[in-house]
Amino acid sequence: MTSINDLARETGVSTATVSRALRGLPRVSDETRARVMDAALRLGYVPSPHAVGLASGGQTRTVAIVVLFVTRWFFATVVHGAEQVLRERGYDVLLYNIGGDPDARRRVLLTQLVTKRADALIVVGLGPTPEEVLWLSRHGMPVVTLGSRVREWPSVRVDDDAVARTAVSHLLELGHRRIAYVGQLSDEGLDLATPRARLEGYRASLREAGIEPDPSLELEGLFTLEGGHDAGVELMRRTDRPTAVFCASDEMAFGVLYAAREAGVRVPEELSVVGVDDHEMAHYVGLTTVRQPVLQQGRVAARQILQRLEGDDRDYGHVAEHVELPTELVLRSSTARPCPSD
Amino acid sequence: MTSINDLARETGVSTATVSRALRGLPRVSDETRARVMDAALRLGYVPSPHAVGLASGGQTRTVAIVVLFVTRWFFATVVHGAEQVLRERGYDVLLYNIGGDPDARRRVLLTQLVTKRADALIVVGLGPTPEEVLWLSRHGMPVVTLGSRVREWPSVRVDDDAVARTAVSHLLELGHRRIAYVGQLSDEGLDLATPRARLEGYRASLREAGIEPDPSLELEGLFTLEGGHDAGVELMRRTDRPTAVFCASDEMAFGVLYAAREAGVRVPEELSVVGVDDHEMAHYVGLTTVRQPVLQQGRVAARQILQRLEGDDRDYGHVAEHVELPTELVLRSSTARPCPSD
DNA sequence: AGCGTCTTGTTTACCGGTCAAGTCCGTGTG
DNA sequence: CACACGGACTTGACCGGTAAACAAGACGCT
Repeated sequence: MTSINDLARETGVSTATVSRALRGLPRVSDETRARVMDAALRLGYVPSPHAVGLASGGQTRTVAIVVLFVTRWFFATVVHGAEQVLRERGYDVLLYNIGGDPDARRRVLLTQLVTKRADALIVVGLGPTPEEVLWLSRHGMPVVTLGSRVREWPSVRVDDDAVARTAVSHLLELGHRRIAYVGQLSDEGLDLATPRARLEGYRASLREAGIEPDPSLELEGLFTLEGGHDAGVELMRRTDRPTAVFCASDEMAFGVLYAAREAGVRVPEELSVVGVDDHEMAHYVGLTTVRQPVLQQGRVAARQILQRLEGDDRDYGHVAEHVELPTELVLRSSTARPCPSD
Repeated sequence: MTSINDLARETGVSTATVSRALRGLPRVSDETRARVMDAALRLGYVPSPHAVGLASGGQTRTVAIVVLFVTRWFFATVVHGAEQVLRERGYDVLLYNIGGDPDARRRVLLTQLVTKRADALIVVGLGPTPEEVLWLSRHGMPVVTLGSRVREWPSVRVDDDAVARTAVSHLLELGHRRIAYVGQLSDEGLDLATPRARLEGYRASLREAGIEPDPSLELEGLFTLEGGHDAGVELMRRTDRPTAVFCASDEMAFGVLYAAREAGVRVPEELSVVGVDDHEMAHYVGLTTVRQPVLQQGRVAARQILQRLEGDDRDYGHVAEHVELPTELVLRSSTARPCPSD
């Protein structure tokens, strides 16, 4: 591989001059610069990012993004949004998919992996533990959380409590009283902020309407189509089937819808279903849902990071420490008044 | 940030000793090693990857993955599979989502971006141009292509021609004669190997059955739900509606199914639909499809790369240069004999 | 006692750039 | 004509590690 020394030899100037010539710095004659540029092109010279990083303050121009499951639509979309903004500004994206494995989480967040390989970190969907906060802060790693919030770091999210309330209120207003919740209840060592907040919002909302939450109506389910389907099957089997279900994500809601169809339960006549996200497919299956701006959350998180890294307000204006983006109930055909016979 | 020098001073040994102590190399007494380890932990020492890379042969322990759209299920799943295998072996993943933008493609593949920031590259879904092959080879970058194939590099893929033939043969055997194709026809500067191969397979398959492909039955559609839906709407409007549709991906097929439902066209009675992928949702919507092992393709690509990088057959055995994974027709309820009335 | 051999370290030379501090040389100036 | 001046380069010191060559004390052996 051709190095800056090869270029220096080739053009007959010193490496320092080559360096300045290529980076467009002053103190280089036009003629020399042209010669250097030409040689660089001819020899296919590419500066070693390692050397550059070492020599100039250890920057990597790389941002790490830690997600739970890239294959979930929400995470993939967030990554897409963040990557767009970051690449535009010359940053690369390191992706860590910890896939619900607490060990992987530890390795990524607490071992050297992340530290120093990236200039900053975007954590998506995990509530960082105090240990993680301490460790990363101590190493001076700028972090933005997406979907959860800790005091120490900027965050981007939607108000998950409000999301749940919006969904449940809608069902209550339609006249439903027996409303189930499908979502992740236990974490198994991961700190998933989102499902917990939505569960709490669901409970609080019911209580405020004078209904005591029924634990048997809170169903465990992974944040996937299959998770939703399994919960749905379980639900359809019940003799005291609820008249409505609030699902913590659209993908789970799809699962419940399929389970209902398989069981011959008509939606929305016999069962109302509400999801969260406004997944691209929600429109087509007619799912009523609480829309959250997913792509935009990724973009905003990237901007927060960039601002922190470059301290540069020119393009983006001031970005608040904790950004809370608006959500919106999207009415479609999966919800209706409960059937009087119920 | 604490450097190896701080550790050396702190423990009273030389930096070389510290280096060897931490990496578990011999020539260090147990006692010294313990002291160094302890100090490293206390001071929160993390070696600078830049320095490590520079000093030891420019390795980054990073593999870049270039995809078209992370948000498409296929790509996200491939990334997931590759990331798993790579992280297991201590490699990080740099993700480039070029999103169908030829400029982005040029920047990523032909500019310094990729060169040197990663030890190797996995290109997903793009047919590399001769220029790209030349450039990357010249820089000694090991590359594996996934979903396309060039002579110069190893590849992992399914036989897209056979995929199309399987799907179309199935429809032909059921008795269909007017079979439409929905997929991407034009590339707009990108070289998308997959859709082209599937289109060719579709045409060839028809010809072999003595049917001349009807260009008006080849519909342009992006590889998304919406793309499929748009094509489906167009198709449903036709007076001479075909009796069957072969979609180049499941997501497009879902779109066609929704369009059919909206138009009141019954599936499979009035319209048979076949997709490709076996998307997680295909099972639930009863889509007949040609299954391809998506996660596995990602995993295999990662292994090919690892073998190339480490020349290490121990764990994985010999991996052929060009791997072609098997596909399989999955029969569900979206296909049937054409209605006699048609 | 003399000598080779381990063990455990230390020295020193890079890796491929960047940056501050010089050097050299042609000019305009007092 | 001596002299400061500024543009175009060169020098040499890092950045934070790694790797090979070299040193020094302990130990066993003849």
